[in-house]
Amino acid sequence: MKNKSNRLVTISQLINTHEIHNQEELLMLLTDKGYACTQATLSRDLKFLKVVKIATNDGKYIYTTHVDKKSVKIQDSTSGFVSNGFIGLEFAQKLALIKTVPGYASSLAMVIDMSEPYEFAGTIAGDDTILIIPRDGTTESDIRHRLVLIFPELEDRIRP
Amino acid sequence: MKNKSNRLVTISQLINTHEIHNQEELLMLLTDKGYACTQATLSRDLKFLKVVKIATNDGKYIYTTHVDKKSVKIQDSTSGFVSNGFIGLEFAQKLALIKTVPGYASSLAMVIDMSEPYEFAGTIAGDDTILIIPRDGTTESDIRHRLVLIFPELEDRIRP
DNA sequence: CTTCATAATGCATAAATATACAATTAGAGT
DNA sequence: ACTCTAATTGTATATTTATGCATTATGAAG
Repeated sequence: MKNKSNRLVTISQLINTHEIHNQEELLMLLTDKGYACTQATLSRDLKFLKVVKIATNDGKYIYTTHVDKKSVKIQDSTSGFVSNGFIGLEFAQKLALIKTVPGYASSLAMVIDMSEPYEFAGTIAGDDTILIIPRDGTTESDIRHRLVLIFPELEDRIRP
Repeated sequence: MKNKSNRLVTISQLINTHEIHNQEELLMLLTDKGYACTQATLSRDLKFLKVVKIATNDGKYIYTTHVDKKSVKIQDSTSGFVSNGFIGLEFAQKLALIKTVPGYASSLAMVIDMSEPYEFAGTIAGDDTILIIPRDGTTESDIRHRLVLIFPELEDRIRP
């Protein structure tokens, strides 16, 4: 149709400027802007634009545009091996510290980072120590749980 | 359930290593791995993990993890600046964390250190994370302000 | 202008996904 | 152990999204 590309541009703009929860909402906004189409067309448009629907922190879903993750893909089968360097877990000042055999910290930290644990705002690895900065509100128990998930074989040494 | 977090980790891994077109497919893969649940649970898990379904170039949809646009845009227009590599700023436990593209943390941290910012007691750089330890009494706003002074071109991404 | 090919769209419906509700379970505290 | 609370899950279903098919529109070529 004559309007298609205009509509696509408008859809992009609407998505960048509004919290749109479903295609029906988008349809109404488009109608307000003078575009007439059906939900079926929107579905196709969103497919074309590679728009995605993502959960928000307040329990809803909104549409947004997507950027590919540039992630280093490393096989997780190594995690059992890497955890060999683990020595111990300690807590201080609301931070968690993992002691490792010298040289093992960065590889262990990488395994942790790869799982992108929600509870950790970030990790910093030295040579034989990993510093884990938990997100505010995260408890020691939360941290131990998360680490057990990543290194099941270390459960005994992570659990209090 | 004891299995939930394990399942979440497994789901993440499956999504990173397989082309999964719908929740039913994911369900089968999980079943193969020994997890038993229903589509309803998967829907909730994917919501929790902020997994998105995105159109592929061959006309299908696959699940993938999402990275926010703001976090990834590394424009060529900033390539002349040392701030290249900056991904995002976060606060946790009274500390500031700067996420960078892997390998960029130390050079960025060096720029920060060179300006000897009074508000920072010190910085520690890993591979893709810089930890900033603020002096006592420094607020989040102070930190943002200082960082804008050091990296004016990142103002938009440093300001809350 | 007519014909053909292609693209765009709507309709109806299939397919996929989300969720209200109830039941169950895990943990924390006593 | 017992109680309480919050978390987890399945069932059934509502909601949302995708698409097969038919129709219409667009544009190119004769």
